[in-house]
Amino acid sequence: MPPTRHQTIKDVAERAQVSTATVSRVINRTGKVHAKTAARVTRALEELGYVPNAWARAMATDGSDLMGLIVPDILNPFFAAIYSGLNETAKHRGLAVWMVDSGDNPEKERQALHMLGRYRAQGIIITPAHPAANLAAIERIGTPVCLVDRRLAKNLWDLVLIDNVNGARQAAQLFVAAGHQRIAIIAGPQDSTPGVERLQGFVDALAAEGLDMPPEYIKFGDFRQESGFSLARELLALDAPPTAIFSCNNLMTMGLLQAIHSYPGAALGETVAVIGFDDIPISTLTDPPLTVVSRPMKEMGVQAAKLITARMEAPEKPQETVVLGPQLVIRGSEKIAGLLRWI
Amino acid sequence: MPPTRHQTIKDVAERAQVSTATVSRVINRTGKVHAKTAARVTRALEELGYVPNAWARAMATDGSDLMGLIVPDILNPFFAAIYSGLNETAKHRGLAVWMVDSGDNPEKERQALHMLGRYRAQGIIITPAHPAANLAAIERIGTPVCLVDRRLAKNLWDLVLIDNVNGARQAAQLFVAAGHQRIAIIAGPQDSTPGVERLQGFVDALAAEGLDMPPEYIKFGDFRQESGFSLARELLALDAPPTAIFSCNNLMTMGLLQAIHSYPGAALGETVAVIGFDDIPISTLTDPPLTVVSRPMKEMGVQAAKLITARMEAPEKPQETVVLGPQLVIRGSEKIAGLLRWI
DNA sequence: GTGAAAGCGCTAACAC
DNA sequence: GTGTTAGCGCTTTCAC
Repeated sequence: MPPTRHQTIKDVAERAQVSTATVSRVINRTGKVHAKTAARVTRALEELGYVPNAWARAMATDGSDLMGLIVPDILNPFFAAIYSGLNETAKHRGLAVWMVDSGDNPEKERQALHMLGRYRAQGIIITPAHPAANLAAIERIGTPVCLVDRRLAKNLWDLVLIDNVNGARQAAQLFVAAGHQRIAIIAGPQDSTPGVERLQGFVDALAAEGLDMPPEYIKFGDFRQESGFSLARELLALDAPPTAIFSCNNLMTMGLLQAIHSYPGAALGETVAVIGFDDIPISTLTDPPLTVVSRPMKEMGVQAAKLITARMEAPEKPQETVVLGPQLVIRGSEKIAGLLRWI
Repeated sequence: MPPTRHQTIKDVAERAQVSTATVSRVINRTGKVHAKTAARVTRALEELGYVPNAWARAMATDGSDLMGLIVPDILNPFFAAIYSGLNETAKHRGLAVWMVDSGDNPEKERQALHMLGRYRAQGIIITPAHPAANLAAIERIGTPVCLVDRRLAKNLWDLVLIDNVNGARQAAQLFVAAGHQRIAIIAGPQDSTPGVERLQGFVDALAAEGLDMPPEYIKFGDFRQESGFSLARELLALDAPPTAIFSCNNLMTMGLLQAIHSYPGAALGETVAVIGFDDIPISTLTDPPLTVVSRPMKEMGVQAAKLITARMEAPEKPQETVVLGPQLVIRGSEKIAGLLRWI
C-alpha cells in the first residue's frame, strides 16, 4: 500500500511539458488543443494514474455533481428502491447520489440537511420526517428540492407522490366485494401525507358502500413493524374482531402477519383477511399469498431525478407534481374461507 | 425559494468587522479569540445562516471527513445493516459515510472506487464484488481500506469477517441431530470467501459425522433469490430428494422457501427441513418458524469503523483481522415431522 | 494553440 | 488577540 500523494494537474503538466491550463483543457475537452500535445498530456495522465479532485473542481466551477437523497429509513426496501431509480437516472446525467438516513427523526434530518449543505449538494431529494419540523431549513436550502412520497406544510417544491386515496379505495372495494362487513384498518401517523390519505381513502370508500367504520376498528400506528404487531393483536382481541384488516405500509404488514400467525385461533385466510399497502418479499410465501396495493417504487426515484434535473436547468419554472398510480395485486389473502356462506 | 448565494467566511468577516482568520478561529475553536469578538462573530454567523463549505475546508486542510462504503447490493438488508453500524460509529468520530452500490459487478465497482477517489474519501470500506477484479485499483487507493465479509486475493487490508466455517458446521450438526440422512446444500459462488467457507464447513462437518454428500445434493447459486428458487426445485425434483436443505445466504433462502411453497407435495417441516444462513424478516412467520445461522450484521459495521479509524491514525500498523462469531437460532424448521419415527 | 495569472472558500503560518 | 498572506487543485479569462 504505497501511500503516494494524489497526483495533481500540476504534476501532469510538468510531466507533459505543458501548462496546467492545457491539461485542464484536455481533461475536460474544452477549448482547442493540438492533437500531439493532447496525446502527450493523455499519456502523462495515464502514467501518473491521475484522479481529478472533485473538491477543487467544484470550487473552481462553483458546482459539483453531487446530489443528496434523505430518507427516513435506509433499511426499508421502499426507500432503497427509490434510491435505485434515482441513482440510475442521475448517473446518466453525470450526477452522483449520496443517500443519507434521517431515521424519520427531525433532529437527525436537520443534521443530514446540514451535512449535504456543507458538501454543497446541487439538489436535494427528500422524504421529510415531519410536515413542518424542518420547514425553515428546507426553505433556506437555496438549491433545487424535490419531495418524494410525503408533502410538507408549504407547497413550494416539486413533488413525486402516489395516489394513496385511490390505492386505499381499491383495497376497500375489494374487501367489500369479498363479502366482508367487519373491516378494520391499521393506519399510519396522521401528520404524514400517506398516513392521512390512505386512511381517508379507505374510510370514504367504505362509507360509499354503506359501511361505517366503528372507532375500535381504526388503529393508528407509526409505520413500523412493532406497531403493526401490537395494533393487530388489539384488533384480534376485540369481542367482535374484524374479518378483514388493511395495513397501511409494508413494515406494519409484517407485524400484522406476525400477530395473526401467533394469535391463538387466528389464521390468515381462515378467520381474517389481509390487504397490505406496498408489496413485500414474502407476499408470495404466505398462505394464501398476500394481496397488496403495489406501487412503482423505482419509478418514483426516476421521476424525482427528472424533476430535479429539470429544475436545476430552470430554477424559476412553476412547481410541478407527479402523481403515480398504485396497482392492486390480487393474490388471495383478501378473502376468508367461510365468509361467502354467511352472507 | 430565494436562491441566495451561499454565505462565505468573508461575508461573515465583513459583517463582524474582523478578519477571515478570526472567523475561522471561532468556527473551529482553534486559537485564542477575545470573548467579545467571538460573540460578534457568532452573531454574524447566525444572522447570515452561514454553512461552512466542506470542499474548501478539505482543500485547505488536505483532508475531509468523508468515508466511502461500497456494497454489492444496497437492497440487501445485510449490507444496509452494515451501513447502519458503520455510520453510527463513524458519526461519533465526526466522519460522514457515503454508501455506494457496486451491483456486485466489477465494472460498477471500479466506477464506485473512482468516484470516491475523485471525492478524496479518507477511507474506504468495501465488500468486494470479486476477489481479483479490481485488485490493482484497490492497491492504488492510497488511503486506508477495510474489507468486510469477503477477502481479496491479496491479504493486505484490515478485515472484518464472520466465522463461516463454524456457522455452517453448526447447521450441519443440527441437521444430523434431527435425524436427517439426506442433506443438501445450496451453496454460494465459489470465487467468494463466504461461498467457499460455508460449503466447506458444511461438507466437512457432515463428513465428520460419517455422512458423504453426493454431488447431486450440492448446488451452486449466486446468492440471489432466483438461484435459490430454481436450485431448490432441482433438489425437490430428484428421485431421492433431500429431507434437509441448507441455504447459504438470506436471498437464496427466500427463493428456497418460495420453491418449497409452490412445489407439489413439498411442505416445510413435513417433507423437507431448512436452515438458512442469515436471519430474514420472515423467519418467525413461516410454519414452522425458520432456523437460521445468524450473525451480528450491525456489529460488523461497527468493527469496520473502528479498524479504519485506527488505521487512519496509524497507517503503517500491521494488518488486522476481526472475526465475529455466528449464532445458531433454533426455531423448528431444522426438523421434519415424520423423521424420528424412521430412524 | 498555449501559457500566465486570478480566484473559488478556507486554513495556517507568520507577523504585529 | 488579531490581521496579512500564502497556498490547497482546479478552471477560466485574457494575452500572446
